[in-house]
Amino acid sequence: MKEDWLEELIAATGTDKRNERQMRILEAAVDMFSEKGYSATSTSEIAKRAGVAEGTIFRYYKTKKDLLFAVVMPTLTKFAAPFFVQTFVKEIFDNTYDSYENFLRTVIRNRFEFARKHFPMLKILIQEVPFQPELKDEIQQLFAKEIYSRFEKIANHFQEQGQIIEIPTPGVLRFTISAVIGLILTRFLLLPEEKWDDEAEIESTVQFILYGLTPRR
Amino acid sequence: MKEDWLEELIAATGTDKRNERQMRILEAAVDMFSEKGYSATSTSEIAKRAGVAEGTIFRYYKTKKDLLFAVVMPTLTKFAAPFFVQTFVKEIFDNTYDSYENFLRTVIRNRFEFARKHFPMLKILIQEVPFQPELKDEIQQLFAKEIYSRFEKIANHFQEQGQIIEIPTPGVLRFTISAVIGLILTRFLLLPEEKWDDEAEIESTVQFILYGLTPRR
Amino acid sequence: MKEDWLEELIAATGTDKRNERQMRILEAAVDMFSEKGYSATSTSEIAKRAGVAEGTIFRYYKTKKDLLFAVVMPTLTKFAAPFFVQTFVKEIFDNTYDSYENFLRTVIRNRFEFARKHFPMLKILIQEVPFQPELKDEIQQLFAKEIYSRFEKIANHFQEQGQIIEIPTPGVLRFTISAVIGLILTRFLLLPEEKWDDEAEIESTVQFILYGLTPRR
Amino acid sequence: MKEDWLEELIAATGTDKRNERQMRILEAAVDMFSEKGYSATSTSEIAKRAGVAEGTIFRYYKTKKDLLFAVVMPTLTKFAAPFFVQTFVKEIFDNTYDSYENFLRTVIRNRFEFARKHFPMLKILIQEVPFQPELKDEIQQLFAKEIYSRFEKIANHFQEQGQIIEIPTPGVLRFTISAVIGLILTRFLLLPEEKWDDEAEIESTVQFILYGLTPRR
DNA sequence: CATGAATGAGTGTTCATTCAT
DNA sequence: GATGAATGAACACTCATTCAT
Repeated sequence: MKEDWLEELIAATGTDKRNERQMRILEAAVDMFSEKGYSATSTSEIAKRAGVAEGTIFRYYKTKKDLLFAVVMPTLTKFAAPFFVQTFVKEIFDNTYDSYENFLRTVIRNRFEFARKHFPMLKILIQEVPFQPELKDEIQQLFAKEIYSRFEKIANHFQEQGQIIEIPTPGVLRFTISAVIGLILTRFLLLPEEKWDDEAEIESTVQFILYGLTPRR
Repeated sequence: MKEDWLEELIAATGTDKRNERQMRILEAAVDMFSEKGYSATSTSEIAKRAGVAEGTIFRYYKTKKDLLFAVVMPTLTKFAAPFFVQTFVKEIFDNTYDSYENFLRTVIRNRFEFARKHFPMLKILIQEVPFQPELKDEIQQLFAKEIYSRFEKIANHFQEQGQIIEIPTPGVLRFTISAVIGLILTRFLLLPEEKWDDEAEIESTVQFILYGLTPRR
Repeated sequence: MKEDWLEELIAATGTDKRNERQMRILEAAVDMFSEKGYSATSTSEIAKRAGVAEGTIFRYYKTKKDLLFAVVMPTLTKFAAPFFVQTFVKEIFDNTYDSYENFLRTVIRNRFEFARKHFPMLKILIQEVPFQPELKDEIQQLFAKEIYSRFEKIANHFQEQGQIIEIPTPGVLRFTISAVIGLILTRFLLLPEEKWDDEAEIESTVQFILYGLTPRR
Repeated sequence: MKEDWLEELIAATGTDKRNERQMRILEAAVDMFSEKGYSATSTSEIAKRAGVAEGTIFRYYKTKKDLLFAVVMPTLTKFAAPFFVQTFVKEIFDNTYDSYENFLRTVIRNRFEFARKHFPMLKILIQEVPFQPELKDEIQQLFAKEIYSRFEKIANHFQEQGQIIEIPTPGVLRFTISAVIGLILTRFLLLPEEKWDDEAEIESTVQFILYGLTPRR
């Protein structure tokens, strides 16, 4: 059960053909890239860990970089997925989320769990974005096209309701994301061995963002 | 003037002896590490860019990793330096900072300018922390010993005054830092080519943190 | 025919799979090590002489030292092999060797031919023993376990018969070996270009040892 | 001037003009060459051990090989020295040595002590002779010119007296030297940690050679 | 004279990639 | 398809030697 995200990953690539070898390669690549970084990981290590011949990797992925993208792109899409779902936006206007607070809480909880599950991949993503322009472009496009516009609608909705302060959407988004990423990195990367009360941390983060965005008296 | 941080760097290493070659090596290393990442940069590239023989690098730095640390450690110290200064803390109690707002504004402005000046090095630092345990340890120690305790005093001071909410200091610190790092990374890494009104962004970040930490009614 | 020992060597390693490349590497290594010494020979020279890529060497032998041992160990075993054979000892008591003289003559002739055939390897062995503790250990073990005890039996046998003097076995062994090695080194290393009557030299060496060990009147 | 070790040699025989630095270098070189072998020793190691700058070595010895010869040649000469001395030969005919036995005992004792004292250098010599043609030539010349002819006289003298067998001088020389070298290498190189009764070993070696060379009945 | 910084060719070893099997 | 042997360029690092100080 613990590796079922892999199945999702492969499913997401379009080829639902469950190729066991391919899966093992991707799995091994995620482990190694996450542990040592992309450049510092050799294809022979990945092959060994995957239990396949080195040549097999290059049958599926022409270059090492292709493998990196194959590993990373599906997760990227999945990470943004909730925002794609039409219902997601609809629910807000349908008063499923009657408040920005509820919206925040739901999204943060959701993304926090996503991070817990996919942290190795998230780590790869964060590490490699600055060095892989295609990755950066992909992310920026994803953000600009899919996430930003939806978030804007939501933000404007609550701004009109007077629930959150009237600052430009990029600011709202940045503050929100910074706080969430700050939580996630502290929790899973910087101090993973500390004892955490995740619910409490999420709640306090929600409150911090909420008050930070509260209209000033 | 644009590279004067380098002089600082070398001064910080203790060798005030201006060794031009050493400087060129460090400069080249920062450039390349920042551009391609530590693992993906070869010592021959650094040598070429520095205009020295490859052997010369190893005269000054026994291993490539030593070079990384030589590049990164002084900046780490400098980054934490403001917090070391006694007067820094004193000023707060002497009402130099009569409010958390003023304190926040001063610190953020200061660190923002530091980031602008040292961004390449900051990038290296962020990239390599997850793969260099010694680096992570150094940072954690620096935090635990030098920064956290001072910040705690300040936070408690303003908590007693009722200016900021009574939540555990680590939370206060994390929210503050997350917002600042979020600003810095967005500004210099993710969207550096955008037109930015830095003053306004800093101010809005200050306000966000401030309200986020305001005691709830 | 001149390089048939190589086949033996590889056969001795257990892999009877005739790998042509591996053979060429070993052949080249023996040539170079023998000619220039282990330290003074570079893996690139070996690769060039073997007609393979340098990387190929390291596919078969993880390190240069591994290659040295791969070259040297089988010969070591072969060198001691005659002493392992049970019949060797038996024959003496079965009066196949009715005298120490006959025994000496047989062994010296035998080892002399071995030396002629394997001299490059013998040279490597002699050169590297002082610098490779593992090699020295291996040889000492081989001596202690396999050679010494058998020789002791033989020596004691002829001592009891009054054919050779009653001095401690190590002495008998040392005198014998010194004379043989002295012959071999003079013949093949120091003055190889001289005209030699090998049979006569062997015979005179046999006689020298024999009389040197004759009981004193 | 590829033969400047000659200067060294001459200096050694005449006024010991070598300054302290030069001596420290030679001493360090002997230590290191003996310990790790010539090729495996770096000039920087020698410099460090000698407590001088690396450049200083090259002021005295143009190349590393020159240093090797400077280290080794004087010892070579010294080793052969006893044979140069006229009185050495004279004494034999003057009945100072009334027997080959006494002659043998004196020489072996003498060379044994020399070996004990200079063993590191002897080791270097033995190791490097096969790879340094100049060294081999020098030794062969030394042998041919200085040692062989004197030894021949002595050998013939005792052959005429009927004390030793009438075989060609090279054989007599080889048997004698083999036994002595065999003793020395076993004693100082192969089993140096064993407990040795040096006097007894020398004596038994003398007897072995003596009887080995005794005229056959 | 002595130094040690500087060099660039060379070291042993690893790498991503290819390709015959 | 899958393999793993083979490659040679690249890697981090060391070397003997030079030369300005």
